[in-house]
Parts: sequence; C-alpha cells; structure tokens
Amino acid sequence: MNGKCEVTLVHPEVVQRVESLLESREKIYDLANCFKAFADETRLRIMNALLYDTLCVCDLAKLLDMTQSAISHQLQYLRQVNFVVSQKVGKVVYYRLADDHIEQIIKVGLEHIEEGGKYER
Amino acid sequence: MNGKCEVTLVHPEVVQRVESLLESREKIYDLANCFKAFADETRLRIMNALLYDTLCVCDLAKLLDMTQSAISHQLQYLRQVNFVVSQKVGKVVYYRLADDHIEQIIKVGLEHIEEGGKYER
DNA sequence: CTTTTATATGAATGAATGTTCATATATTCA
DNA sequence: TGAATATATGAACATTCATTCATATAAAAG
Repeated sequence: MNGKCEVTLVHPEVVQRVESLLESREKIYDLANCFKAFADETRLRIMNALLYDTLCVCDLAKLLDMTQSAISHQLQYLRQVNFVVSQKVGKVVYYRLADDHIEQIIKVGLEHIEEGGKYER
Repeated sequence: MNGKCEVTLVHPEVVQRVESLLESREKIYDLANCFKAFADETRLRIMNALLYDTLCVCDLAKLLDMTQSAISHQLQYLRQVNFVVSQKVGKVVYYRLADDHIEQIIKVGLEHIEEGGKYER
C-alpha cells in the first residue's frame, strides 16, 4: 500500500462525514499564509515588541539587534498579511499591530508551550 | 545608516521600557516552532480533519488525496510538537488532537482572515 | 512461516524563505 | 541645491523544509 489514493483501509462513513465539515482549500491556503507570519523568530519578536508600543524601524533594529534591512523586509511581510500598519512622520515610519487577533494567537501559543507543548526528541 | 547596531534614530525610553517586557529568546524560539506546525497547508488540513474525529493514517490519506508517506511524515512532525497523540490498534494507528489550543488558534486565525486579514498585493 | 497490509522512516530533490549587500527613494537640514 | 538620514527593495546566497521513492517494521491472515 503506497501510492496516492491506493489506500485500502479507510473508515468510509467517518471519512465522508468529516469531509463535509472541512474548511475549503482556499481558506486553508489563506490560513497557512496567516500562520506563516508567526512561524519565524524575527517576526515573532517584532510582533512581541509591538504588543507594548508603536515603534519605528530603528527602534526595532536596536531592540532586536538586527540590521535595518532585515527588519524592514520582515515589516513589509507583516504588512502584506495585515498584521501591522504603518504611519509615516517625516523620515520616520512608525509601525503598530493592526488588530488584536495577533495578541490572542500569541497568548494561546504561549499557553500551549507552557503546558508542555514544546518540541520533543 | 545601514549595518547592525549602527542605528541613529531611536526612542531610547520607549525601547528600554519595551525591552523589559519582551519574552525570552528561548520562549520565542519555542513559540516559532509551535506556529510552524500551522504554517503548512497539509498540516492545517490534517488538524482541520482531526477537529471532528479520530482518524487513522489511511483515512487522512484518502481525505486529503495524498500519499500515505507524506501524511505519515507530517503526523510525526505534529507529534513532535505535541499537537497530536496516537493510539495503535492492531496494524492501524489512530490519531487525534492533543489539546484544544489547536482549535482555539485555528479559530482566531479564521476570524482574522474573515475580517479581511488576507495576503495582499 | 510466508504473505499481505498499515505505518514509519532515511535519503534525495526541488521549492520556499530569511538575511545580506548594494542601492533606490524620500525627507530634513544646512 | 547638496549632504545626510530613515526606510524600502531587488538580487544573490544559504538554509530550511515538504514531498517522493525505496525500504523497513510490525501486526494479521492464510
């Protein structure tokens, strides 16, 4: 038993019922994109910082001890998934979190790992 | 202004205050690992299915129309981050979600994209 | 005990992705 | 206008990662 769809042992009733409940592929795709924003240390650190204040690119670079370029690239990424919004004041661009789903998701994630949900092996 | 730490415009008070509030690097690392589990379509589809029932590897392969091998690899991944637990019954291995943080996180993610938080540009 | 079946797993491969480097843009200040 | 500064961005490079393929393990059935 190996190749795609050459599956022999299935529980047809269960499979059929679950199938009708699944989210659409498109929504799953969008969801994966959404979670990719959280799946990187640098982006998480940026969001973590923005939980507490609005910050400019330089502030973030200083805070994370990383180059302006690296921070800026990640901020563009976070802007594309609508996790941050920016406001330009003169030369300086200030970033803040776009909504509080970010805080919620980070909080639940922390709960999970604090209850032993860490990577193992 | 370019290289690491050659930052000139910073808001020192703000940076210092935020710095004291940040999660530890270790926790951020664990958190990123945790979210990586959600950052892939296949794993999301698996978790989506397991929201509704306990399923064996064959069920999942059928449901997602993917090879047994691909599903199995991802299930091992999900087991390492403690997102699923398995139970062997004869030759068959049944998988279910380990806790309800997974459901919570998926729910908040869906809320985000349904409120316009999709990828843009 | 041999065959079949369900699952696991190591290695290889191709695709996706984060950082760096160089440079572009835009705004302030002299 | 010209120099300095804050940020953005494209290309290159290195790394990470998901799937495939081949094969191993383990349980059931004949």
